[in-house]
Amino acid sequence: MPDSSKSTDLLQVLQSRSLSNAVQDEIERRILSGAFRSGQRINENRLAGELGVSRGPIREACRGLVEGGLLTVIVNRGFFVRSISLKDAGDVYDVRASLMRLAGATLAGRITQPQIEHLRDLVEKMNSAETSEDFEAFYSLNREFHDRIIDFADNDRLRALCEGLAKELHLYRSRSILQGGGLHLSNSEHRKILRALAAGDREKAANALEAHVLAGKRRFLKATAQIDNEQLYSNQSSKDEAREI
Amino acid sequence: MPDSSKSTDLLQVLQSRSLSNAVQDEIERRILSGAFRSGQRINENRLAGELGVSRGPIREACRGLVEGGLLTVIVNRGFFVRSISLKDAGDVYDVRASLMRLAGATLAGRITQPQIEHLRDLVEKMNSAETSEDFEAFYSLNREFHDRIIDFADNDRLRALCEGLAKELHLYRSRSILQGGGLHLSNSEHRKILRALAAGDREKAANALEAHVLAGKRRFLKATAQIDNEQLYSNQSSKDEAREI
DNA sequence: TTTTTGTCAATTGTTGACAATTTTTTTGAA
DNA sequence: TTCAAAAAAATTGTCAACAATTGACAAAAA
Repeated sequence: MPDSSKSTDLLQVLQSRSLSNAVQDEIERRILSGAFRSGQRINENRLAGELGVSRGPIREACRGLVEGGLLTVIVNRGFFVRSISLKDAGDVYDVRASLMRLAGATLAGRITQPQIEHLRDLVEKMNSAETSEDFEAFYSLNREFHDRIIDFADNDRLRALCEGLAKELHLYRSRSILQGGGLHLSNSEHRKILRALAAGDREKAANALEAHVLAGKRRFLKATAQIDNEQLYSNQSSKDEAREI
Repeated sequence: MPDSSKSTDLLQVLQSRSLSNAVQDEIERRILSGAFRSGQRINENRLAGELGVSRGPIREACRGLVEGGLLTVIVNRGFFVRSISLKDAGDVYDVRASLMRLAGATLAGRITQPQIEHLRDLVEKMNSAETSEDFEAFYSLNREFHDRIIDFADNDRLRALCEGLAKELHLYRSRSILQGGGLHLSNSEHRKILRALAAGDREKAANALEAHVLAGKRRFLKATAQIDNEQLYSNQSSKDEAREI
């Protein structure tokens, strides 16, 4: 092995990822970060210029994202960042709740002691974050808590679908929904989930996880309604939402 | 461009759908019909020649199918029909069961009288098909029964995911699993589902639908084990499974 | 014989060009 | 001025060609 570890890493990355993949990640990143807004058209030429590639990989990446639910395509008009309605967002929450229920039921029947410890550790850290009102940390830990539960359930399809749904939810405007409001409630739910999982109680774990996501749905809907109200009062019309920057 | 019946066919479709879409459907059709076998590589040049298009649309279609779960891609090696393990198939069944549970719970709370009549009609037709041992008709009706329940539940994300999962299941070799075996059982389950839905009992409908899919999973696993046994005895190795025709 | 190296055909990855379509701008008449 | 038709520009859809990579096979070396 003549090369340094760094360069072999790079080589491996370059070999395992095609240009299309890199472009797909970049578009995804821009959508999730808000750089590409909901309803906005992807200008293939411009993006190709910015990224220094031709339109082929761009279009391939977009096809992938269409199937992944982040873009839609209209023939002869192009690719657009998918804009989802409030109902769509609610539907996604329902599906996610259903899948987390499955994760809970599955994991309760096969969880190991180290996994329990791992989850317990996360819950305790969330406790600290809650006390010190560190929302950023709480958000990150919360996400990891759910990801670990899905990972431990060991169902690749479940994992892939949950990942996609999480990204789709970002399509709905109003990021940073988890503003302290339901923090305490949320963590008490986590403890309940952990208890049921540790006890190996499938039914309780399933119900607790499903209820947890549905509670998140209610919090989301409430926060959204509030934002919509504020927008209503500030009289900021959003009729240009479906246009390109 | 030389005119043939094939190219006019394509042209007609071209108004509303792009070439990529048509190609994607064609590849999907070939996979589901068994013309493209599990593990087989998609030869871009050959397929482009057969369909009378260039490689661009072929590759775009393949990117979509990768995200849809029907293909996988290896850089510099090409697109391959995804081959899934028995565990993967089981995982898909579990997810599907979970989603049908959601469909049941949702629909029980909002089902209308005409929808009940529609489902009842399907169940009765399945009864007839069962009596006359018309497996073909039963299979088709069974599929419609499930599709209608998903439609009536009115959750687009749920519908899209279920559709994708159904296609993925076809990736597992051994089509025509529903060989009469569990026919009677299956239909009695349908009646139970219908009763719960008509009564508006969310919990019962959810459980009945989840149990129904899981029973299907057991039937599938049993049939698969049987087929595997037969293959074992007939000593037909499948080492060329991952190769092109 | 076994392993390594070099060559070559086949195939994928990417690009730039052109045709078809849509969007924008301009023009001209009421 | 206002509106609709025509012209121009911008953009997408598709293709064909080129570059890069792979896998197979033969030749050379160990």
